[in-house]
Amino acid sequence: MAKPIRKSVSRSAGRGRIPSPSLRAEKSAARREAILSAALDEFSARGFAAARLDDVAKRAGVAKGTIYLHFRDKDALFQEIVRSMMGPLVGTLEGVFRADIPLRTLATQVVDLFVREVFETRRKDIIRLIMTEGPRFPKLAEFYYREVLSRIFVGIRALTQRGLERGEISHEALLRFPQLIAAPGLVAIIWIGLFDRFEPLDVRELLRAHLDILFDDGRVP
Amino acid sequence: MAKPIRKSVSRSAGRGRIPSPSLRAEKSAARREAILSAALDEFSARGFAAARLDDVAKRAGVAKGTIYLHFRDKDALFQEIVRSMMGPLVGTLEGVFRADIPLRTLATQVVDLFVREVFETRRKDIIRLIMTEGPRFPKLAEFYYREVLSRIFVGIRALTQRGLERGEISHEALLRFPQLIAAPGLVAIIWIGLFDRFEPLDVRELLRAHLDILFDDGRVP
Amino acid sequence: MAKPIRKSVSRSAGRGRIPSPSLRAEKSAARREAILSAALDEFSARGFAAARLDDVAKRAGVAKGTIYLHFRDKDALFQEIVRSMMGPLVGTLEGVFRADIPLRTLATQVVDLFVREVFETRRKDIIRLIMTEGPRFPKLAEFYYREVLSRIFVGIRALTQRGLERGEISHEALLRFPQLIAAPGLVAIIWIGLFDRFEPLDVRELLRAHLDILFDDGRVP
Amino acid sequence: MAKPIRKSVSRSAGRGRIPSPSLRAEKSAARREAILSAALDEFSARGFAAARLDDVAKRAGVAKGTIYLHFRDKDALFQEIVRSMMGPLVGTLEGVFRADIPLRTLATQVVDLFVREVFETRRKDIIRLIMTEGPRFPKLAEFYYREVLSRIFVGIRALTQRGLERGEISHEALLRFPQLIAAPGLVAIIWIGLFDRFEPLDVRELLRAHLDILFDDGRVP
DNA sequence: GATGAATGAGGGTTCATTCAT
DNA sequence: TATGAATGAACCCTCATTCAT
Repeated sequence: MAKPIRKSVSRSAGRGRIPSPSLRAEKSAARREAILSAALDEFSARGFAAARLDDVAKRAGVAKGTIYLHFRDKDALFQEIVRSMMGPLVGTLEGVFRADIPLRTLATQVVDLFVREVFETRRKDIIRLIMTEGPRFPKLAEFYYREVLSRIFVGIRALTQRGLERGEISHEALLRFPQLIAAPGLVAIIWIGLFDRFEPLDVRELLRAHLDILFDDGRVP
Repeated sequence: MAKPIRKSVSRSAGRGRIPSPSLRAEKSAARREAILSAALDEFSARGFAAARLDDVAKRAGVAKGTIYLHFRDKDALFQEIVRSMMGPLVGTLEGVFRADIPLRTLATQVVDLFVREVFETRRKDIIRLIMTEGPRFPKLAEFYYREVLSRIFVGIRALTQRGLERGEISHEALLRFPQLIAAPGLVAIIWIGLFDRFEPLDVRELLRAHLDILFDDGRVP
Repeated sequence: MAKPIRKSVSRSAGRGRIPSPSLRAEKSAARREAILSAALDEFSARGFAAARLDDVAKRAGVAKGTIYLHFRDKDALFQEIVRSMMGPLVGTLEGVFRADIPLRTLATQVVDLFVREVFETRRKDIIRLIMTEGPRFPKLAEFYYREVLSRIFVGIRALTQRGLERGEISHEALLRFPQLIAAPGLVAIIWIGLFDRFEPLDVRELLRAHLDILFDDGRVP
Repeated sequence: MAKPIRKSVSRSAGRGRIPSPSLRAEKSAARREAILSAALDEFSARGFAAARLDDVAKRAGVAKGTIYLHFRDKDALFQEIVRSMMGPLVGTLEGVFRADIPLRTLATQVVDLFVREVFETRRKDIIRLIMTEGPRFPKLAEFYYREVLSRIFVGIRALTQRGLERGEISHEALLRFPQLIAAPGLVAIIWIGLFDRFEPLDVRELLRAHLDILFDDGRVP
């Protein structure tokens, strides 16, 4: 008798509301997130091959076997990190791209968004991991190209086109090489990871300087 | 000195021919080069952690133990690859930087040099490896920063300064962020490795377009 | 006793219907049988060590934990398969042995019984499992010897004795080695499992030929 | 100086003869044999799936990794045991089969050979393993059928044919079912492994009694 | 020096068993 | 009772490193 009572107590935990539809599922989802998060940390710190699932489990506060309840294997875990954390960003970015405001303003907003949502979060680590491990994960590279890069490039090209038409920007080559627009962002990620201790880099300033060049502002007379 | 002598003595003992005293040293140096080359291939293809010294040895045509006659361990081998292959390039680059020709011409030469000496050689793989494995090799990153990057940046800054003074270039920000000049080159290396099969990239054209932007050429009216 | 009552109370609490008091027990027994059956399949297909309780549960349509409500552990489950499926056969066989009919006729009936009740059922898989896994399950081997083999051998020896006395059979050695009588049956089980695809074996014919030899029939003149 | 001397001493170990052509190869072959022998012990004792390569290595006096220098994996090790130990026996047996002596004499020799070369050696364990693990190793079963069984059966059938023609034997069914001739040998192997402690079996006597029946000797009048 | 067999620590993965729900 | 997520010990296999030859 004590048992069922204890159970229902622990379930609805003193609240007058309906018991959580599935405490189990909630905890399971939380574990899954913890594993993803821990794995990102470990993969970032040591690289995919050198990261130990033992450490991932320890960091996530679960047993090693638990990882395999949520992910088929180490590869799948890695790919899922990228999928789950980069996917949402694209939608946000596409939303920003759609705003009908002056290109210069929009570009500055994108820079801020990049700094805030990528640089100051662990997404920068994911991007670094993609650059780092991509060659060994063709499917991951494909996913990233298809779901992230190509969609961002579509947006960039559309904006560039609009900017050219409206006279807000003057370099046609940017239509062919949207990489030129994104390059400093990626290089900043690399720089921070490798050389920041020797020569710190102010990423926001770097990106703004890049905009100045693209928009042909801030020139010496 | 004692070493080679002792060797040749023990080798030619009793025979009438005098082996070239450096024959041993030559063969040894050749082996060393073969190992470095093979290791670069393997590290590039699989990443540092996943590369097997067994494969390196096989590819180099030596026994596994021989690697340890030339390099303390796997780490040292990796670091030596970077050291031995990137060092020479800097001198060449510094030479080009020193030429007193119009900046635009010089920049174009540097682009060509980059394409020829980096992109079309295995140096691009080394640069990729530095980006890829650097975080796990602080000493390597430091070497690369000190011996390669900082020296190149000194040159770039000097040229930028000169260009600004002579009115050949107009963005002062480039003095603070030489990364902006180099960024497309690095991004090209990454792109080729990850996404070229989805969307091929003409690196030379990309870099020239970049120069157009930096020098403010090729604008629509 | 308290247990089922408490259960049915908690289950039908507040409803007007009185559940059959044995409904629970019936379902439980059915589950137990399902688990035994599924386990036999899995053990037969993969061997004891390689069989997974996960698969057993799946095949039985129960959860993994349910297995442990019926069997202490994997070992107990295995032993129970043998106990529950081989026990009944012995009684049947002993009944046949008791029939006072010509030995040749009786032997033919036993062959048919063996083919029908062992070879064409999963009992042949159990016998195979005993041969296969017996060395690792001393208690099982003991059970099988005590409850099955020795009782069958008692019957065989009695029949042999009778046959010798009545002149129906002439090899006294069969008294000392009843194994000689059973051997082809066992070998047939092994053969079917291992070599049937290379050289199919007609088990009934094999056993009948064996009887011909034992009874000294079917000789060339 | 001490080194080379010590080496050559240990190599030719005080003998005046040429040094062993390859001490390395010898030791390697010895290790391989040790591993095969240890693996047979472990597989016999625990079954293939439950045997641990760790234990095999320990028993063989080598490191775990050494096993993998000689065998691709656990499966290959197992298959090699069978191949290397059963192969030679067939040749011997075929030799005996070819002897042109009275069938009864030859059969008795075969029984003795079986007892001596199979029953009193670890070959009986291998045969048990084949029966035990065969279903999970189709290739092994095929090898065994092709290289061992079918060749033995060819011999048995030839002898049976000859025996029938010469009136040494009178059961034609043995041509169709050579299994009937071999059955007691296999059953003996099974019996010893499972039930010998309850009811010891004199294998030689069993097999001789079997011959009496086949040759229709030893009958009560 | 050169070899490559041998080593053994280490890591990914599996799966019997437990236990909170 | 029944469930199935969670556990963690165990095991196969790899590979950097050593060392006798």
